[in-house]
Formats: sequence, structure tokens, C-alpha cells
Amino acid sequence: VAAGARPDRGLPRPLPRRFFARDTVTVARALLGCLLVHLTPRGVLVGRIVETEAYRGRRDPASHAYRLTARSAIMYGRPGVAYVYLSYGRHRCLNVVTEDGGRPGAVLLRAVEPVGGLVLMRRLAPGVPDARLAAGPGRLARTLGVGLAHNGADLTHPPLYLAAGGPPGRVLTGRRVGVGAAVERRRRFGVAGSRSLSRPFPPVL
DNA sequence: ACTACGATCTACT
DNA sequence: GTAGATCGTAGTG
Repeated sequence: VAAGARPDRGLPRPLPRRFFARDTVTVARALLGCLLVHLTPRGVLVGRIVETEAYRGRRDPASHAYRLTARSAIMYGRPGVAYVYLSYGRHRCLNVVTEDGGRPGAVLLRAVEPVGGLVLMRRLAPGVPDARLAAGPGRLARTLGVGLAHNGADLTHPPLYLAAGGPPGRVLTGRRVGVGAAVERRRRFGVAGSRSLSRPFPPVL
């Protein structure tokens, strides 16, 4: 980069790795209101995180890290790294690894509100209304240009990273989506009033 | 090597 | 409300 050049001027600053080296539920809540930023060759994409889910290991049968396998090994590794997997052979899901000291954990990013790069986002998800462009983990990955190639990417640095945002306002909690009934409740978190939630939070749990 | 199964989304009845 | 798509991962033989 040329001296004096500021290629990231105007862009939010990445969250430090220590942000992610904490309890997974704490990180899942703290990520609400934060920004997901992707500097792609075709443009800058920015979304405000409005929905997350916490997945731990060992004691969490719904977590991919319940057992240590080739795929889940990344959840046992460095916090702040992306864990991207293919769901139902069609959809990619973006997580950020949490915890420290070899403890497994990850937060699934389930929904963001489009903040920047709307024109490109609409191209990536044709026919989807703006508020719904990244409502759901599969749509989020598609609309933000995230693929399996990002598995293992460091989310504390561009081109794909997380950044501080505004306060989330009131936070909703609920049971995780798409997992069996025998698992613990209230590991899904959402920003109340957002029109970009993947689905409503039931009034009573 | 072979099989079963999804942390989902879309389309259609 | 429910079915089908689609393929990497994980478990079994």
C-alpha cells in the first residue's frame, strides 16, 4: 500500500481477537448490533447482525463440536476464525469460533440487516426483498458473498471481518432453530423489532 | 466403499 | 403446511 493511502478509510475497524476468546453465549449476545463487513472485488458489503446462536461442544449435543472430527476441529482452535460448512447440500452457514484454551465453541450468524452494498447484495440474491436479503444463515452467507473457501479465514482482519456497531436495543432470546428438542433453550439471540430476523421469536418459550 | 443425514430455503398445494 | 433439492461429513462394513 502506498504511503499515505488509506484503503480502509470510512470502514469500521475490526473487533480484536480477545472479543471472541470468551464464553460462547457472551459472544453470541455481544455480536448483536455489530457489523459484518466483506471487502469483495465487486464492492463492499456491510450488514448489521440481528440474530445469532451459540454452539458449544462436549456438553452440547446439537453442536458440531460435540465430537472432535476433521470438520469440527476448527471449533477447537483459534477464536475469531470463520467456520463455514455446507448445510443440506445447498446452503453455506457462517460461524465465528469462540472460547480459548482449546475449548470448542462457535457462534452461528443467522441474520443481518443490509447496511451497505445493497446493489451487489440484490444481485447475489435476486428477487429477495431488501429486509430479507440476509434473513437466515443460508441467505446471509449467499448475500454477503461467503463460501466454503472462507472456512478458516481470520475474521479479525479484512477482507472478511466483524466490527463494532451500535447498541442492539432490546435483546430477545429463544430456542435454537432446526435442532432437536432435547437440547438446552435460550441459545438463540435476536434484536427486537428487526424486520430481518430469520423467523419470529415466540412470545413465550 | 457405501449409506444416511442434515445448525436450510424455495416452491407449490 | 409440506416436499424436494443436493453434497460434504461422518459413521459403518
